[in-house]
Amino acid sequence: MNSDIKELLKKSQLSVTASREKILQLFLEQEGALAHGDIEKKAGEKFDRVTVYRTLQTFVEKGIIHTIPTSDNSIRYALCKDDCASGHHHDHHVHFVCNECNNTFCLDDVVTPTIKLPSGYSQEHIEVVVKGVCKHCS
Amino acid sequence: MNSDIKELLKKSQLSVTASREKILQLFLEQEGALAHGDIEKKAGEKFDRVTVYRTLQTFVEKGIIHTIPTSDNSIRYALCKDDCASGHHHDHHVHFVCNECNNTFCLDDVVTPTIKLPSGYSQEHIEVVVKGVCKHCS
DNA sequence: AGGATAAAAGCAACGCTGTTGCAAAAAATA
DNA sequence: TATTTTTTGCAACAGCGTTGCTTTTATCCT
Repeated sequence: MNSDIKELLKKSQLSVTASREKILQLFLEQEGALAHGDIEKKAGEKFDRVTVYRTLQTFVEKGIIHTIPTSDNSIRYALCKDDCASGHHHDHHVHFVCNECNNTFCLDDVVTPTIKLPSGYSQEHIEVVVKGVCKHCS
Repeated sequence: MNSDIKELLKKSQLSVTASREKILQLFLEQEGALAHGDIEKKAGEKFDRVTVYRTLQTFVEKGIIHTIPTSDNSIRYALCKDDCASGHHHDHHVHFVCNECNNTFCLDDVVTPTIKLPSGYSQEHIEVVVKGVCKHCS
């Protein structure tokens, strides 16, 4: 399983380091999304704040994780599916935020709908965030 | 026109002060949404940062404005329509972010679609943010 | 209109988040 | 293993948003 992590890093043309392995492992273990603060806590103060920031940045650039917009000024990150290539994110799925446990999930099977825009507006990307109660809390 | 602003404040059970009048006026003049930073700049350094923060907070609580989620950790605010009551926001419209001018608009006529969620998930609120090019930039 | 009371503004200070430059350490390459 | 390249950790900094407290302003009442 650890070799899977190393493989994924190499496939993304990244050198294999302790912090990258650890952070990637956290994402693989976690069902929902993670904010920067969560990662710092879960990593157990082993890594510098700056390292975590830079690692997340790198992962986003390489298409390993993607960001999820929130209303409360805290960016959350989640693993990308296989069809996410470097620079081209295809995470056209709906994100779900649970009001009970406050976790964020990627609903990979729920595709973002098509929106009919007023004339003059062109659509390039669409973000859908649904709030409610998740299956674990209901 | 100034009396309109005073009326709106009174209707929301807020005392009429210079900063509230000024900030509300900025929203009425502006077509798109405003971030905290925009307001500080446009207000012309007349008001303390803290006052702006507290005023925005108050306006959100009273249902005068609503927040728009973004991917870049900068909360934006826009005027609510008349059917927004205190605590109960009914801004079920789509938000649009222009990649050219970087403005955010409320597409009041575009209602958020219905999403079919997996079993176990219950939907309470839905946020849709479309990115592309707005009518002014195309 | 003027004084009492309640609310908001301004100020100072603080904590948190995210960034940058640079030196030390670790990983890749050969 | 030695060399080069990348990454890490450290220190410092800027910006955002918050809190406590005092002063100022708005509202209310007679």
